[in-house]
Amino acid sequence: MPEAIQIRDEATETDSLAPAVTRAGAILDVLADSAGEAPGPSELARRLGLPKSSIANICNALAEIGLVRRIGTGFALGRKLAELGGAYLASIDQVQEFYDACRSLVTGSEETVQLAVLDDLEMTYLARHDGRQPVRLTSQIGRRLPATITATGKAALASLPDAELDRRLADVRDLPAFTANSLTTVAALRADLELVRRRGYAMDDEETVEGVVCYGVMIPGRRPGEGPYAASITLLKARATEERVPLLIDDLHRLARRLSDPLRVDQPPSRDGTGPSP
Amino acid sequence: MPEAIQIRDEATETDSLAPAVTRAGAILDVLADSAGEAPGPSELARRLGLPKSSIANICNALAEIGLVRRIGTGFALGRKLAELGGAYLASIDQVQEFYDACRSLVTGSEETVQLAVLDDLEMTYLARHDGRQPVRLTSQIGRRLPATITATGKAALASLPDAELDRRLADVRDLPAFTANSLTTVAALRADLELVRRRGYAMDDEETVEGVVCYGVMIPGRRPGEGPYAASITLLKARATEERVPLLIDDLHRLARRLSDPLRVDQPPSRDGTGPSP
DNA sequence: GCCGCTCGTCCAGCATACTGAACAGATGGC
DNA sequence: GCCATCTGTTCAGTATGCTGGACGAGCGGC
Repeated sequence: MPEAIQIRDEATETDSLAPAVTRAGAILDVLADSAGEAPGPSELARRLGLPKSSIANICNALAEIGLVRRIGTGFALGRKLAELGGAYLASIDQVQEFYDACRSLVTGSEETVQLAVLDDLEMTYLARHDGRQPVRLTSQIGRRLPATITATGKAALASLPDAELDRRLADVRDLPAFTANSLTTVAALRADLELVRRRGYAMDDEETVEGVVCYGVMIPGRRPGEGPYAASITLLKARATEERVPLLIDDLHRLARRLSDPLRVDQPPSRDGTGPSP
Repeated sequence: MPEAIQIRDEATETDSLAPAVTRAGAILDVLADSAGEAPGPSELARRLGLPKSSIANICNALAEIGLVRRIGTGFALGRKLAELGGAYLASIDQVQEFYDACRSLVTGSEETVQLAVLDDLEMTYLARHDGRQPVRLTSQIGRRLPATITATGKAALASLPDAELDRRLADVRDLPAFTANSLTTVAALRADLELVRRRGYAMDDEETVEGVVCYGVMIPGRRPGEGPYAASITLLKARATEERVPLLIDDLHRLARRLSDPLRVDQPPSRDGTGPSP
């Protein structure tokens, strides 16, 4: 099947000064997409359009440091990624406080609350608080979703300066759509972002999953250069009643205030603020 | 301060065929250990005993693929690690089933249950079920702990063939100790492992944290070459009563049976077995 | 405000990691 | 049982990534 040789042009191969590292990143991306496949050097070389022996050398080095593991003759993601991923999450103060803060939310503690960070036009989900609801529709930690159809994403995008927003939307024509409600045009997105700015929170009205709504607020980064964060509450549309939603919005703003700047918020003078416990 | 130049000899620099990748792994390790520091190329070069310009090139490549991010002029772990770490965890069937299985445990669902994988003589924690207990002493996902003082580790070690066990303990003199109860000699460990084999479960009796006990059972890997997994239940020693512990052990064995081989276990004929829900 | 320190970046030359083809083993099909 | 085709691995030659030193910028201090 000669047509299957779809060389992933990998346009960003703008000769880096450490090509082996750049290629290692491409290999990890491919392995992340092909779960349960364990592709070997040949398969990887075909998908990436790179020399086979080069791939083999890099894979062996990756296996030695634990970033990938050998499955028979092929490769899969390795356990050091769990270690480093955990270390990355632990290095973000907002993630640490998120878990404690969620538990003390009045209404929101029963729902699914998530924390994500904006990266270009995508959100990476960093933390999740599982409420009592049996909804299993929440995305796993580390998952990426388009910012344009999620409450977290729209809350984060709305916080950007207009110039920065223009830059990111410059060469974008169609937005990715997951449901019939997904915003598909830049114009519709801009109008929605303006609404977000005015009312102070974002809403995903069945734009990601049918029957599910999300409310989101922005959380600023603490260090310069850190993309804006955002928190959201996810619930079945049937549960989003006129009396519950305002309470959830309040909880989100409370959460955002606490995660924004720990010094400015009322916090217990004691060393530990895990809330009420017997 | 000339004495601070502690070159991390990094003995395993047995010239790999892709040295840039091996060094990238070393850089990630250093960054994982130095949270909130954001060391620059010079600092990294000093700690690793490697040329400064080489480190700078590799760091730039790592930043381009998102494995590290720039903090001012220095570097820290990047958000792609959360993505890849999540993908790694999602690729392990046991992790997926662990979360569902824990919720249906009779007694154990109220306690802290963890899943870990053995790697040489250390355990990497992959998943955690938070019970109702307010104990905050559980380790985060991705954390590594010595196998010799944890219930998960001893359960996993006890499952190894004697020859393999001998190999791993060959050049080990003193075991790492966290508390006064930690096993410190290979002889004491071997005796404990024999006990684990006879009674079918492992116990960490305040060997990791004072006042906290753990019970652990082994969970075999499904694919060849996968290190053994193990599940554990953590609780305050005061809660480990004579009536609760046998129930918890039963739950652990149930959990192990379900995670061992999904085909051999009674499972609902429907597509989804998330247990009782209204 | 000047100096000494250390930072991150740049550049030329050499050693070396990458390339491409040939190799041997495993596998499936007519 | 044989061939065709795949796999992963090996090897020599060369392009090229790595090295060490030099450069300019940014601080902190007697």
